[in-house]
Amino acid sequence: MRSDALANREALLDAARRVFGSRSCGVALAAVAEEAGTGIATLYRHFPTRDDLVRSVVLDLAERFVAIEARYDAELSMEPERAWRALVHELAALRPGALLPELFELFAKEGVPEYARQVVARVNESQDRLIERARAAGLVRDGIDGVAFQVGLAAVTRPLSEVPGHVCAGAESWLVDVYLRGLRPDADRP
Amino acid sequence: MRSDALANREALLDAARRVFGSRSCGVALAAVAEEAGTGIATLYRHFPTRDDLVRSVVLDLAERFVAIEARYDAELSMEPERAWRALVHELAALRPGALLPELFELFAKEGVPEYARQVVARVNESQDRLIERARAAGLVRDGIDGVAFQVGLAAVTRPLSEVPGHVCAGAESWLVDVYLRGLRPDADRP
DNA sequence: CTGAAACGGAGGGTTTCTATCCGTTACTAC
DNA sequence: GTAGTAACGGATAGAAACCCTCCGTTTCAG
Repeated sequence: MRSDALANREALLDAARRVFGSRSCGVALAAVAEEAGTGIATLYRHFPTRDDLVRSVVLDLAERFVAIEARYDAELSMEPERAWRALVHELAALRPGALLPELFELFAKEGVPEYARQVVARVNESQDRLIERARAAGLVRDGIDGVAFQVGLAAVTRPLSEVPGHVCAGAESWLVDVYLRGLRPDADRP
Repeated sequence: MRSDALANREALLDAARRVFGSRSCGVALAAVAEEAGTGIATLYRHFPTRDDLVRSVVLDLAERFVAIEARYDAELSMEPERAWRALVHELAALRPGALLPELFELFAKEGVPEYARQVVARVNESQDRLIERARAAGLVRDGIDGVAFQVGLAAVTRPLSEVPGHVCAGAESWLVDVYLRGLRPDADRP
């Protein structure tokens, strides 16, 4: 693969993650190409259909999730509270909100390649292990599993509106902190 | 106004609140008419432009908010904790998530009638008083005002996706509870 | 019962998005 | 350095979705 082609592919994936995350997965593909600084034809050359692009973005995001979680592995043992907070803020900064429904939708269809299923299985596993550790450290209450955590994270990072130049961007940091507090077990009432 | 016209108007407002809330404010107006069980022409007769409809829905929602808050006025003094939780769940059940951006957007434009501004001012006032009471009862921590509460409530009741028959409807009740916990002051660390 | 107000939905007109084509650019291998 | 080819860009045809009006039919109220 030629070097410029590879760089464009990366730029497109990045742009798609940003645009999908801040507006919606239904935006015009021209907006993605513009954000990436490429022509529309280049987008179609790398991702022939919209599903190809969305699926690639979802998989890319899943791999980033796993990487972030792996990076905090040691710190989670030493300083659980600080690490947990920093970790969740990093996940939130990727703005996965708009992509969660696509995850459900895409993998409900047929023709999903095997390696994609493996990536998703891996992120689920990683997530479950993570929540279990946070629970053990007293940072997450019983009854929250990996999927629930994911849904909640999507809720607080979901774009507020698909209108481009909108006032409220969503995914504000204080909201993530409220979410983190909300996940904790009750100190006063067991 | 003829009785059937009035009934249709109400049905359209109700339908619009449901459809906007569960999908997005950008849905085709035909979907709203269908949900209301009327023809598309009836919708246009009552609400000549999309903005007319959205503005009416927003105002209707604001009035429902004020009404709900008024209804809990006494109970909030007697049983703050239970009342606060029930109240917020009732507000969440109206699924205001998708409408908050529209509120900002519509009232940023010109030509908003005076009575509409009054309704919005009233709901803001009501909201602020409410948060203040919850704060006094130790149910909400410092630093959360009416607008922040509103944004958070929007986040947890926002539709997950604009795709019609989607898996995840959002606004799940457990998420509202997580939000309520997240708003509380820290018991362990002051 | 009669007149007028309201209704329904088909369809034309317009906007928006998709996806391809082909002349131009720029990387790589020799 | 140059030739060959892979990749690029943007204009644009074609398709889809949506808006909103028109007019024949229905329903309310006096």
